Amino acid sequence: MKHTAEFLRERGIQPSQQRIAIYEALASTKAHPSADLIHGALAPGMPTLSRTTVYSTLELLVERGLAQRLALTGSELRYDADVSPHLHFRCRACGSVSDLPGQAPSPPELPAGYLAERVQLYAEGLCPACSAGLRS
Amino acid sequence: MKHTAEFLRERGIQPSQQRIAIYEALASTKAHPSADLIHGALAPGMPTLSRTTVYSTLELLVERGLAQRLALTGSELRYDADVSPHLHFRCRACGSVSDLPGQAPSPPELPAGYLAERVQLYAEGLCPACSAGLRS
DNA sequence: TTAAATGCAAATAATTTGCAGCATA
DNA sequence: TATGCTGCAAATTATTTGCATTTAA
Repeated sequence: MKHTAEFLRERGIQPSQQRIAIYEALASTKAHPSADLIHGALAPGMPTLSRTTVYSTLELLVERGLAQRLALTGSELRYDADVSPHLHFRCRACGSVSDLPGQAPSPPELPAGYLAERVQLYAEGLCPACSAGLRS
Repeated sequence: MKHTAEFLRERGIQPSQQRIAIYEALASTKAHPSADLIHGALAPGMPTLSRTTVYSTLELLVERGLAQRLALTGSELRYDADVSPHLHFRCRACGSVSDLPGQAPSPPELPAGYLAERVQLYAEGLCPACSAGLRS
């Protein structure tokens, strides 16, 4: 898409076919996908796309402020193209990660000397679908 | 230590030599160590202690509410024997994780249907030592 | 004596690295 | 043409699993 190419170029990222596809895949979902999920989603249409490229592109997006990286489990990184401060909820039953509506947390006062570059708040528990399942 | 043994037993954990040592190692540090770090710290005095035991004991402590698990980077889990709600700060330069003084943020209002079991807030940036280093 | 805890080794999963080929400014 | 992007394969790191042995109620 022409639009995405410009968008990337404006932020100092050389737009390649792969980078455009990866950014669009990330931006068009609310699922907070991992690198592997994005690779799996794009692979059918881009058979030669390598995981390496997906990993490095996602890191590049984070560096340039176009995505945020979420470390919610110890075992995989998830990404979100929505970089506005907002809350995440991870369901321990189904593993889904969702955005929570409502206001972002007020960043806490930090003691002198600390330079916070980003603040993340997340809650873990059961999502509506899974907690409903338990009751039935 | 006799004291720790009782403490564990009261929470339904069979106190073994290994479990006592692991819990004491975790409780006596503010470093938010990973399983491997704890293993490394105890290994000199307990040459047969296996990583497997450290991993499973830490998970047991989390289940029983005696420790919390921190997923701050995508690549490793860190543990904290302080289970009171408090803030964590991770320095992106030196990788250290520290507790932040001050009260934890009030848990946000969750939409109906969500059952939050734990809420974590953490900030990432530069710690006092590392930000001082940049200035000099 | 019997169930639970431990420890070794091998397996797994996500991610990173080295390097050669390719594409594009 | 020269720089940077891509992709394969191999390496690395944290963690988990299978299973036999040991420990302790």
